[in-house]
Amino acid sequence: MSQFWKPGAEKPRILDDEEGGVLFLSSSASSSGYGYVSIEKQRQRLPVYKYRTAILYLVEHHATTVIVGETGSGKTTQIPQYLKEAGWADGGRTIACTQPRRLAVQAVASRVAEEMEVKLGEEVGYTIRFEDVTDANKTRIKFLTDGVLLREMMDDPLLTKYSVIMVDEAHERSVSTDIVLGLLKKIQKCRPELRLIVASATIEAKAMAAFFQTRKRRTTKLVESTTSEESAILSVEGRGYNVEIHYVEEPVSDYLQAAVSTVQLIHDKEPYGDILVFLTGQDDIDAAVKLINEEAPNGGKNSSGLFALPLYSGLSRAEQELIFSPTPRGKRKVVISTNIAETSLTLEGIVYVVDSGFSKQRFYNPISDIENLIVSPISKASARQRAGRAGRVRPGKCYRLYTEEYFLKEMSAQGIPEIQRSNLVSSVIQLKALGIDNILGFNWLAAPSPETMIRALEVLYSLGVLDDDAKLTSPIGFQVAEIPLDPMISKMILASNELGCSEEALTIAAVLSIQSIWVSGKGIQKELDEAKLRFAAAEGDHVTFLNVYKAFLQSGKSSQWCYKNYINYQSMKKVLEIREQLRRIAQRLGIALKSCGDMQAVRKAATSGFFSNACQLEAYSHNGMYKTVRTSQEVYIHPSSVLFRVNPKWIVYHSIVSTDRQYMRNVVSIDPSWLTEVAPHFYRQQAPNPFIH
DNA sequence: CTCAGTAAT
Repeated sequence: MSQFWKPGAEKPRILDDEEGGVLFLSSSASSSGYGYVSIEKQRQRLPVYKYRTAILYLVEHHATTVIVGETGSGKTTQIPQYLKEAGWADGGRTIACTQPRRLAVQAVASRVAEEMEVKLGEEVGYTIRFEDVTDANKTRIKFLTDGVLLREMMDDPLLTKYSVIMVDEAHERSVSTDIVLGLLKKIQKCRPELRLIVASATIEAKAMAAFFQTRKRRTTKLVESTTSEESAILSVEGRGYNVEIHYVEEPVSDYLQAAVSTVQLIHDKEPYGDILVFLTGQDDIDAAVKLINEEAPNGGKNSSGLFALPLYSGLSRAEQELIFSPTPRGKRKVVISTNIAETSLTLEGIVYVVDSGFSKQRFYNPISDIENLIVSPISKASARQRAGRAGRVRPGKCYRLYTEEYFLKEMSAQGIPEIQRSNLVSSVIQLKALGIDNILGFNWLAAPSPETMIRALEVLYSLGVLDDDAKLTSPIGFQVAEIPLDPMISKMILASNELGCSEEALTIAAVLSIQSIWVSGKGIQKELDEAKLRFAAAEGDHVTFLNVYKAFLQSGKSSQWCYKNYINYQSMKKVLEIREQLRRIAQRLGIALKSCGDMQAVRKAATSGFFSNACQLEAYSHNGMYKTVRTSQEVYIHPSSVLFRVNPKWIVYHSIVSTDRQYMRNVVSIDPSWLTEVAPHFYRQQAPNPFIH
């Protein structure tokens, strides 16, 4: 195979499968090396290398190329380099490659810079939120999160600086990926010279290719022309080891117990190698860890050598480090994890996977406007991804706690894309800001329900972000769109400008944007509650956050101080970062930075953003039952709130978590007269609503 | 009386 594909060179062999024009090349097995190998040799050993010519051919001749590549194929690091070598970055143009996660962007960018022997941030750079390691004049290959690409479109709607955009991990179908793909299809119409590569780990390739097809296929053969508007599909094998799949013979009723006994079975019968167990949430995981460690007490001479560790996002730094420390000789590590280990984290040394077949998934109900976390069956795609985690170091085994028949006949192939399970308020305002007027008619890869879209339009209308024609209002709509936050929080910031408390609003906005500022943990509940009391404000959680933030600054941003006060230091660092970004944006929007110390102004600003989340305590309620003003739903203050058991008469909440009850997280007390004051259109009778007739 | 995972010039 020639090292560089040149126009006019013999084109690669194409096997048309009569369905999608799938291209295969016979693969001669690549041997793994021993000892020192040059970077160039390493690159040539990656499975994707055999397809170099084919990929460049397809990109040259097709507006869109869909590449199906398993993990370990090298597609992410190699394809951008091939494109650059073939001249796609000549004349000051840039090749973009998006990822759903920040960590992946950083990791891939530094790997590619290393391979190209250039300094990161020059020829090869990356951009993620809070970090722009690029040089506008020098960067020719740029890695970025798809969320950042979306933001870039606000300044440059046609993304003119990019010659090729590769959207990686498209099978994950994150909200941003779906929106980016829909917008790129639109951009293609105006920029026929733009090339798209959609890289996906699973079969959804055909649906993806069909989506980008701008013209009906004329024949089953690939049409020869300068550029085909048809999309091409290419398949690249991966480099994982074989994973033997085992199913249970009968359905299990208790997957927690089944997981624990499977772990013990593996430990008794199978050779060394660590185990990864997928369960659904913190509770199950902690219980399973306890069961395993009790049945196999470790440390003594008679220890079985089996020890279990939990893994979920809420873990502290120290607990996370345990997971990654190598397993001592003669021991076997069991990591019990949420689906964080499915994509976001890679553990070394895993040989066995136990898959419960479930994960917690978000579901959004546009009628109640509540997002729920529900334990749901995973898709085949997820099941394969989980199994693949066993084959990274040597051939492995995956034990599925469901029957083969269930896998074959009942499990859905792909699962519901996130965009169809989410509140769309943030997405809709982004599309509006990009000039997409007809949200319902947008070319969605998977259209959300009309109810969800209409609900999002209603919320934006009630916030004064959209006018009667569903167009962004000026200036409020455009300002809210500029701020990278939930529109309700952005509205709070805008309102704080007039109320003279923008400094406070920025702090609250930053804290509301992260999971929690408190440390999490089971055994320390009492201590945590006591620590909270030191900062607790009678007005509610928002004011409590201000107290914490102020004290944190006074401590000199000390991690020791955080430790003593049961505050998560990592979270506080994130708060500082987000607040700094918001401060810059606020200044650009002409918001004066003012602090007034008047908590009534602060609560009023919060009400201006969250008036639609107002709740009233039920009269004579002895158990703290509230009803939402908008829909009269039963809700309760979350036990983590400083207002839990305080139960002021009127409150607004930031969000609801739904378990056996609907719990309001982050609440602040208000005066009900503020509701009609800040949102008269919403709280006066029979407010005209242009979206519902 | 409590919480899957990501992400935003």
